[in-house]
Amino acid sequence: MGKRITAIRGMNDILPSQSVAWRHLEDTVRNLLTGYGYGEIRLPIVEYTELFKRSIGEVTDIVEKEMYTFEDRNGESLTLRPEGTAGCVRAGEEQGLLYNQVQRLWYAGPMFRYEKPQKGRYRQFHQIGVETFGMVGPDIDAELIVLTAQLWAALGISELVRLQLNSLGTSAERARYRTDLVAWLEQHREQLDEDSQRRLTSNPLRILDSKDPATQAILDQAPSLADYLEDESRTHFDGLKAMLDAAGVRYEINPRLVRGLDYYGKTVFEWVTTALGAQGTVCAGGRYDGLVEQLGGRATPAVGFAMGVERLVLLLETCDKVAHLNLQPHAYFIVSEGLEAQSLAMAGRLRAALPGLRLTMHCGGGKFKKQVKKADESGARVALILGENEAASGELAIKYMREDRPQETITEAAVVERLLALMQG
RNA sequence: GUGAGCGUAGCUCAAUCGGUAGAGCCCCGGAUUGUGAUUCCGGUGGUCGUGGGUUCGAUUCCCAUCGCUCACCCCA
Repeated sequence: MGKRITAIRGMNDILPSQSVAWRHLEDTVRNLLTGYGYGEIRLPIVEYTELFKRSIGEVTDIVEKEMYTFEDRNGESLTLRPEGTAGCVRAGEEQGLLYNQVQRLWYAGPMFRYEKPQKGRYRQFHQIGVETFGMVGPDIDAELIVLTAQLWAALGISELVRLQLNSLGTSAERARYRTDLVAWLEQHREQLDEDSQRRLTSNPLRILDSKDPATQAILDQAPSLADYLEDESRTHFDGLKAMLDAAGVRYEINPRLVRGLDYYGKTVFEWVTTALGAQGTVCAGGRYDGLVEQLGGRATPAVGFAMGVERLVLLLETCDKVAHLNLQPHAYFIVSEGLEAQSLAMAGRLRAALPGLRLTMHCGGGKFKKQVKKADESGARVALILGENEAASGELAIKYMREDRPQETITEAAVVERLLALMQG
């Protein structure tokens, strides 16, 4: 007996019972984005490794230890995308979508990071990403956030998520702040947790979102990034806040919110929940005005965000927002031995007459009683019965499984009428 | 990468202070040969995660290993 082949660690099968929720989420997002004038872009899952190194940042954890990188047959280093923005920018630039233009794009699909799996964190996970290009003002930042807020409302999870907001300023402002922050933290180096001490040289801003209480206590006294923002950054941030206020979107300013990818500047935001354990960020993004240029294009302002599909599905499940999604068949066709061909032909006519009809054929034989039970278990509203009696009279029996209503034996045309009424009700 | 908890039937879980395992659900058949509740009867199904050690004997004790889960970390 051969060794059993399993799925790769952290890469999950999405079963039919779960995919209903996935589709509900995807459909809702797609409709919303279409309504806002966003176009879907479909991107490769594999890109040159260099793309991610140059965009995400060489010293980030993602690039340093989480990428699925391999050589293809001619020796080039390729990487399974760990996030979507880099590929989207690459495509936009390569296809001439960005120069002197305004773009609103979205994409969906799997991302890959070599991390230890836990709740809400997987090695293959799925994001729906939204990226916009060519717009400098805070109005587009606000549009993106309002759009997400509306999405939570549409999904019925508004009360489970909170919006955290911050401005990282320009890279010059951040650089000045970084210097002062490091100088200040150096004085308290001993009290910092181990990871934060290491970040003092590699990525000091990430110290801000350390979970270590001692480190946080020290940060309470540390210089604040907000004080380093100059007019333009501050005006941008104030403008965004004013628009969110006007739109009725509630937010919390979190001066410690930094984000893990290097390309962010000015606006950053995160929608977080406490309902999911340690992985509480459900949607996050920000402005990355420098990235396009950094990847070789003309300087182009850009803002975007990505949401984690698994996490949102978990949220939908925890608050039971998916139970009502009804994909059960309208009808279950009970077939008698010897009448299979006739039944199939009739089912075909019903399907043709009723687009959208969900009709399950009973296949594989079995006793009448068993088939009725299967019809019940399928969740079908009615069972259609073609047995010898019905076949003899050229009719079909319709049995109502969910309501107190007598079974009828009627013509095929009448069955179409009944099913139509049922589908519309 | 670090830590903790857990791996027994398809699923959810028992049990054995070491004497080779049991229930519920599911599935199949019957009571009920064309009508889904419930009930009753019967049946299928386990290399007790894997490898090694101790032992007359290991699912049980020990070691290792793999897997899962959660947390650290990281992030969607």
